[in-house]
Amino acid sequence: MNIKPPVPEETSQQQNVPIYLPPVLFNGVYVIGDFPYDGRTSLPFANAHYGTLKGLCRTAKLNFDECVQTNLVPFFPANAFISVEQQAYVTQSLEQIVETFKTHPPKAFIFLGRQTLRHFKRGADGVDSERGAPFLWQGIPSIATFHPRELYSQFDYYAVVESDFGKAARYAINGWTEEKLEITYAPTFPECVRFLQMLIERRPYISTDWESVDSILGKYSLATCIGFGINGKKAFVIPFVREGGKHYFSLEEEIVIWRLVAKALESCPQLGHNICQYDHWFAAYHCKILMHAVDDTMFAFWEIYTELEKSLSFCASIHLDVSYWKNELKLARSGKVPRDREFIYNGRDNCVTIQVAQSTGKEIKELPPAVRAHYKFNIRCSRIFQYMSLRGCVVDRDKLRDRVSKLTLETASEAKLLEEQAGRKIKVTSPKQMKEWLYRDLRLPVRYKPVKQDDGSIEEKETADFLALAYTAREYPDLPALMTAALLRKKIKRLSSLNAIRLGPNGECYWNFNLIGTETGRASGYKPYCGLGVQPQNVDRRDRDLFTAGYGMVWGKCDLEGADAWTVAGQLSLLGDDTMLKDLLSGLKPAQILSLATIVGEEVIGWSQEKLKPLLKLHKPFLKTKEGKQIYDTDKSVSHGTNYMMTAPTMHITIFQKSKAELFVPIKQCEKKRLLYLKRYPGLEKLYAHIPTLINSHGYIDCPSGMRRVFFGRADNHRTRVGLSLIPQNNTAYATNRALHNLYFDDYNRRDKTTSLIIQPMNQVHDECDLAFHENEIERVREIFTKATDFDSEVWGTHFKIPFDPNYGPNWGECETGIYGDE
DNA sequence: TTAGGGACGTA
DNA sequence: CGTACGTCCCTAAT
Repeated sequence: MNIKPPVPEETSQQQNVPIYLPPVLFNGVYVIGDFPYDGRTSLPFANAHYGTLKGLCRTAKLNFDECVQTNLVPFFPANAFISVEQQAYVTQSLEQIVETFKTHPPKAFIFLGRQTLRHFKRGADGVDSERGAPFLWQGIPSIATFHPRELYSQFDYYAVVESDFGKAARYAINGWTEEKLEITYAPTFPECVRFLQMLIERRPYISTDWESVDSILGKYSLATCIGFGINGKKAFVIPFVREGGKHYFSLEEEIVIWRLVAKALESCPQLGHNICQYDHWFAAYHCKILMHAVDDTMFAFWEIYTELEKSLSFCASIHLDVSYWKNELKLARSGKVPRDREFIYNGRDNCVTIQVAQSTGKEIKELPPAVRAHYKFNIRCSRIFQYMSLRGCVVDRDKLRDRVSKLTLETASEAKLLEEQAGRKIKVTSPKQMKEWLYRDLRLPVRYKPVKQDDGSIEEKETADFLALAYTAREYPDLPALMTAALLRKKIKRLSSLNAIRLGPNGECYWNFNLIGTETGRASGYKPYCGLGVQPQNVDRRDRDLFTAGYGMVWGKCDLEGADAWTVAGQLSLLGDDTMLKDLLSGLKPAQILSLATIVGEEVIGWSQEKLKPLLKLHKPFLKTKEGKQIYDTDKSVSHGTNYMMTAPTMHITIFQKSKAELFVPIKQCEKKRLLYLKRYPGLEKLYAHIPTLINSHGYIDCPSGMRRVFFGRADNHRTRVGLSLIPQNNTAYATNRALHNLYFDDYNRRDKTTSLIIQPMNQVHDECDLAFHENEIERVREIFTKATDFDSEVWGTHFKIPFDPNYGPNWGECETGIYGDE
């Protein structure tokens, strides 16, 4: 059921004081909101809102009681929305604010809330985009930010709003004026030549930025300009288009310019925002230019605050005092402002990037040296990911066609079967139709699932997902249609993923990555910008056999073995429990020990490694039987889940779900196993307690890679789980990237120590490296791989070496030959 | 035509 | 109340 919070009644204006004037001292700051807390308050800001603002002001060294306080509307409007009819109140309020200037001359304004900014800044993009960017209202410096009401549901922004208040306090004392930038955006041909030749000769450290548009002719992009930032105030932009889409230069001129641009981009060390990924890819893919990108403000900003937004305007809103400029590009392209405003915009981007770099650089220097080391490491790693993006792989088109037709036939016949079993047609891909069929037509008991809301709360929602169907099918064995529908929908999803694959003429398949795409330090994968390829990290296992290395090479699939478990073992060691580490060092996987306890008896859970080793050898063949495999799968889920504080009911659910409803392990049994696991590794419960202590004492966790995760969310139970998964995820990603790093940068993997790679990286899937090499070079590959993976990991003072399990074969899905030979 | 959600794939 | 992601389809709003 959907229970909405009671909406306070709309009240008359007279009940509220529309404006609060500080009785004695006035600090020059006006705090202006949209409307008051509720209908009963007699002050512009009351109760929790007052408390939050008081705190925000205190951090900014302001006394909230010394601020002028008011709202646009003096009462709580219906539906918490200021309607057009209420515009009169807003006008009145604005007049009153200006009137107050006489007694209380303003030095800075703070505007609070999503409904407020547009009344003070014409054509504003909204607080989500423009918060933290200073502007003038009535000639006075102003900052828009979120309202305490909005902070309540988006608590992550608290620190950001704090920063905004800090800015306003600063402007109230020092004032604010926009820094003038010196941007050359309409250069002549000789000016361009002279500028580019200067870059080529002196090779200065500059910022660069492309602007591009998608071509209407197909899936490729065209550069509209390229800009060069000389310093934080000066930029030079070379435009390629004029009003109406015509070329800016003549063909002959443009050819000269492009040659010089290529040379400059390949020689000058460059800085940019996401330059190491987007610009570098754009230049390489479309222009065959390999940019010499050495610093990236997006990487640097992420290194300081992994949880925050990464856009340049957001970085600027935190670090700088520049006004909002991101709407300029849209305006220039839609024709609302002259076309060349796009080039000014680009020049501004370049200057701001340099300013952000200076500011983030300073901030990183104040952090432990490991943070900067990780930044540098990631900058280097970005080249590998760019290499993998450009290399891609080759999909076996014939096999793909066969797979698609096979699945098409299967889905058609299963759909027919479903129609017979259900006695009607059901579109399984429509959640709406599915729910209607289950809960209205068949009147089956409605199933719910918890869905996370934006504010972090959880709402139970009606669902017809696989789990709901599978549980219902268990309860109603006379309704075979349920399981048919559930499996059919999965198959259709798989088929449509395959149908969505677009490839190059010879099956070329590409992918893109964002090395800093997550809050934990993992990379995220995307379908490529060029459209030809797939998201590399969520390809269905059963279809991985379609992907080949191409060019006569074999596919090498190299997994880290139990990387998460090794990391958890390191954490437990510091907390005085080294059992997991000893188990792993003896070749005993925690899940295997749980299985032995199931097979032999609970008492073995306390046994030493020496006693368990022969026992495992004895029972290993059984664990490979169907019955044994079910036990082992269960124990893998329990051990993995318990590491991350999962509860027994969820383990039961995931086991049921993962096995496609074939493995139903009662909750009680999961709980028994969970407790058994905790009995062997008592340090885990210490870890559950230690993680929140760690976060609460500093507000952050430093990871093995050097990455620092600052926590902005509420200090709730959820945070503990986030913290528990953080270090294993981070360390696994780090180890995988280190292997790729060694392969890419060390001489032993280069022919003649120059350009050509012997083992070519193709893909990374969190704890898996995918590599291409020639099978006839397997001995050399073995040597190289041994060297590349020979490094120590360190977690909380414990050192260990995570083993790799390297295999190869004709394609991604069939890597069954050990690189070191079998066994 | 586009955004948001539901469902489902990966680690 | 494991965590971290991206993509496909459908639906409702524009």
